[in-house]
Amino acid sequence: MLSQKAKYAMRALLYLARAEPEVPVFISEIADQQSVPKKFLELILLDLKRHGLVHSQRGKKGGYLLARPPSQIFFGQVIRIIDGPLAQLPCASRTAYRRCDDCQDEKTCEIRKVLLQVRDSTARILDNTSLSDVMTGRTAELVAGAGI
Amino acid sequence: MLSQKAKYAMRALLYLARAEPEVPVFISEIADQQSVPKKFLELILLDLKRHGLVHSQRGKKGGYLLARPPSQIFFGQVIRIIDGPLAQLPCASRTAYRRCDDCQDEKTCEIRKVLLQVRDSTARILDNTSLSDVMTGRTAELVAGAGI
DNA sequence: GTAATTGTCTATCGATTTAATAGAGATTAC
DNA sequence: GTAATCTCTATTAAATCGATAGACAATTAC
Repeated sequence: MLSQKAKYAMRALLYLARAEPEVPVFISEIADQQSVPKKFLELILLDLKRHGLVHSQRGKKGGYLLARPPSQIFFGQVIRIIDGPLAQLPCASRTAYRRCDDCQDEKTCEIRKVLLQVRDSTARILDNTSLSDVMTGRTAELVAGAGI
Repeated sequence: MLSQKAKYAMRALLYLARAEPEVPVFISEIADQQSVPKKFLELILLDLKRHGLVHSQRGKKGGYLLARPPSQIFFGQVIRIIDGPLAQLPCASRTAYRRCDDCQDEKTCEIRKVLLQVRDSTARILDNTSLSDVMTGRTAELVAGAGI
């Protein structure tokens, strides 16, 4: 399940992507417009900032802006930052692999094999879909059709 | 994330799939062999039984057996029974659709669009991979390559 | 028919995670 | 220096997860 937090993060980033470039946007504005609890959104944006997706400015004319063009911010990145690895099991993750505690033999584990496929097909979509892709209706399905 | 419970369920079903057909297997045997807490496994098997994946027999010669051939039991079914819908959001589910509480306009929701694709590619794998598929090394990747 | 063995069912528990809130602190514009 | 903003740490209430306990029901063996 995608967490509420990740949903809020995506909504905030999409809001910033539609805003005028280079002009900081208040947290309170995003919170109001996207119906996200302001205090909660503060934590989320801070997290995104620490991971380099957004920049911030303090003080009276402060606010947040995207750190890169919307075409360079992908669903996969955002979800990994907020919710962790895309894989359904630690042992099926490629960016944050961790052995299962109770796994008898990883080499032959059928569950892992299947979930690796699921993680790969999920990542193929989420890591190839940017903010601008969804804003312009360019879906990863088209991308996939193009031969990725 | 796949729950521990769903992992146990898959392990139990794979164990039954390898056992001699038509002969009931004790819960305690599965629990011992697969290192699953017995009391916990009872609940899981009961759940699988209620959904028609396994049969059970009470009394001294009791135990559990598969209700259908291993080629007719799919990962997707099992995971849905234990963990719920495959989709990452209720509004992106096809078997258990539910509107998001805080969704402004579902028709234009970019998050939903992307997660629908993720759910479809996930379901394509999990609903086409059976117990016997993974036991014989026939992966859904091969299936996909075959043109599904 | 009764004891032993197995599955069935309901309730509960402790730990963790999730979504959110509170409030003090740091920075900037004016 | 004051008002507005972002920053940071702590806390909370509710839900979920993994597991356990114990009474009950069915079947078999003797």
